[in-house]
Amino acid sequence: MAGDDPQADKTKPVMLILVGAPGSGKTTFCNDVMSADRRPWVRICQDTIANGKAGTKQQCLKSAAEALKDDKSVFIDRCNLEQEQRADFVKLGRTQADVHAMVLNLPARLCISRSVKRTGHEGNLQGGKAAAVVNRMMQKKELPKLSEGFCRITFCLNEKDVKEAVDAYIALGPSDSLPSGIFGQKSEDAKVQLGIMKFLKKVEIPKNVPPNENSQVSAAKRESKGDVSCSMELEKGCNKNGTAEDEFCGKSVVGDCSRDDFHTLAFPSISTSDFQFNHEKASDIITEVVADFLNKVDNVRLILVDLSHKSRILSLVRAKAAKKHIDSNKFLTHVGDITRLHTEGGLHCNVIANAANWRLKPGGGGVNAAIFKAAGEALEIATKQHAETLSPGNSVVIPLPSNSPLHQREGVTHVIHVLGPNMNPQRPNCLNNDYVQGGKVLRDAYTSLFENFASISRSKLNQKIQKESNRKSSTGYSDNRCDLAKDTTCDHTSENVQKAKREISHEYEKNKKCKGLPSGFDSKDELMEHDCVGSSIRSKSSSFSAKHDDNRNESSVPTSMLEEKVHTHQKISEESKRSWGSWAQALHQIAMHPEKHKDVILEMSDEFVVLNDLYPKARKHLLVLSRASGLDTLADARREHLPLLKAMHSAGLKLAEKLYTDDAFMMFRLGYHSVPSLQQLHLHVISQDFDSPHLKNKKHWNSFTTAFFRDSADVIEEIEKSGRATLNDDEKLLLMELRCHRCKSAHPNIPRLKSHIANCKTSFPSSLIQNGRLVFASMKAAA
DNA sequence: GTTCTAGAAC
DNA sequence: GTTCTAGAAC
Repeated sequence: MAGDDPQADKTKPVMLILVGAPGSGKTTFCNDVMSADRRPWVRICQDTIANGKAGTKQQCLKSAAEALKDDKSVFIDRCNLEQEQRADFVKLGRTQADVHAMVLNLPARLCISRSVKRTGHEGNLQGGKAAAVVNRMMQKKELPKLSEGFCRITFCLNEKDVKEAVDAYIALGPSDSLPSGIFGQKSEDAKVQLGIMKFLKKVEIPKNVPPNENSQVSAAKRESKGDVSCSMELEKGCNKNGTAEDEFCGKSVVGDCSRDDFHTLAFPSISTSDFQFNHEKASDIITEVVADFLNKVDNVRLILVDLSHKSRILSLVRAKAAKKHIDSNKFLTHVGDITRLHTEGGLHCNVIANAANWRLKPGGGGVNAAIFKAAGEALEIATKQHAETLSPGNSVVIPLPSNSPLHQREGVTHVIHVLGPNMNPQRPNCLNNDYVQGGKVLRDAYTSLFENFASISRSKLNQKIQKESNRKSSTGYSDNRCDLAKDTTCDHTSENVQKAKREISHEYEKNKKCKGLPSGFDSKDELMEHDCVGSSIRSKSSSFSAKHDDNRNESSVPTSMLEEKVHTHQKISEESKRSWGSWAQALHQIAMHPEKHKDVILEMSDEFVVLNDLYPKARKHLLVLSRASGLDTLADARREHLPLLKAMHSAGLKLAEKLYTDDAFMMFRLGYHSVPSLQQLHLHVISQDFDSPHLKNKKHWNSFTTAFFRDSADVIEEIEKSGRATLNDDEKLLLMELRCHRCKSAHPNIPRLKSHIANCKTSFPSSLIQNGRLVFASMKAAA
């Protein structure tokens, strides 16, 4: 079995892929190492592979595979300057070998002069032609990265470096291995190497290699027995302990994290440091919550980070994660500085968690101080914009502005502040050894953290999906649509449209006959056409009628937004399709005759149109209006409408992204009113600032902030499961007391509420964070 | 959906 | 006296 046979460990071969222009000395390098004859090496050279003549890449791959099968180490002696040229070799090698790169990044001048001088070169690249070829190749050069699947990369910039590298590989006996990481880069890259060396500090200088002043290329031998204190992912990258981990070689976190479709959260252990939470108990909770989360969510990776090799929490978690068979591709531990995961650890973690304090202030030492320091003022400002305090068991996402050093240097796009329970009597709110409560709070903290992370990840994935769907559907769009994806000024455009609409509206408001003007209802003709005087009668009761099944299970009604469960006794309605007042048909008219409303339509497809809400209840408030005939409200939606609902949802997400403005970390919700006032199914895409003069009364507020508002994601899920959406259509919902949608505080009237929400920075309730209900619109800044 | 306004609340 | 709500009309 994997890892059981120490002999097998000893013979694990190396695939060394040389990277360098003609004349850089690749062949010489191979010959020098092979001359020492300390392990069986085979040199695969494309220039000679076909019976001494130039062959194909396939032939090289075949020969390499055969050599590896015989447990021989191989040199891939071809230029390999571009990633694509190396990829197949890496793929082949990493299943059975440690894949290294040797970059002979010598000055082009030197390579050219060697090429020009040489005679009888295998590749027949001689004379004056060489200069042009070398120059061209150098231009296309892509230096190898760990993320390609290498577990070790050595850069040689001059002949001295080459000599040292040769010595390192000469010293590599059959049972030796070289440490993982990047070696030999100068200037800023030196840090990379340092970091790697730091967390691989158990390396030893191998026998037969004299100590070298350039430790970067000094060969080192890793302890062959499980070096638990080493960073797991890199350790695994080249571990010799068996095939299960061999699988992992070259497929390190580094590689996967850098892929667009993979999102990685690095997080410190919460509460186990200064807050003195019992490590044994904490490790149980971490593994439990992690396992649960990873069962639910794909395309994400979690990395628990601690500074010390001696970290007890890391070893406990590692052991428990292994016991629980948590996928080691998705959950890893790492020893290192969470603020230098990329530069020192070679890891790409787009999201990091911070063990914050309740005031969300910098300082205090530990991870919190380090992250605030590394992220600079940008994080402080962004944090203040988002939340002022945090309660234990909660977390809050802060999109990290692109001017933050942590963003620029480490590629971190979001910091999630988390607050766990405090067990330290020296600190505020100590739980006095109450591990029942403490355990709950810690579990909540991790759950909140991971859910927040997932919502970021979802947004990113949605972007991708939308890009695809845009490509597919763009041909179906009308000519007059405003392509938000292309036009960054479109925001203004749509506002202009709206402004124009308001002006039109204003004109008609002068006409006492038509006081109200529904959203998007614009031309005079249209108004007249639809009988402003009112041909149909709408009673109060009919405005709340809905043709949905009243017998649904009330227990399934989500009440997360409510302080108390509201019953539906006051529901009026039911039996027949409601009648719509003339003013209530405006959206319907637009949907049925979009060609007559080109001036308000921002975007159009066969399935829906997008327009600004004429009376926006927030800074950004748009409608994605279904064009399906007969689909008046959410109550009418059935399984057959799922493709439409999903397309509308996707359009809504796209809008949320495009509507991002620099001065606000805008968050959106996408959803439907349980009982809409206007005919024709329409999805609200509304920013959560609710900063608008049009938000005037209790009904406005409650229709967007109570369970009356049905999140699109939930609606889709419910229809998928049960064939219809749950409607929370109790009138009481709209008459409820006015409560802040963030901190849930109650306010006596709308003006007071509005002045409160203008300043409330409390993080959004976790119920909104779940299931992607809250959409982050600042991804553009983060990208 | 909005507007208007009487009268309640402060 | 002023602010705010809620019902009615559209």
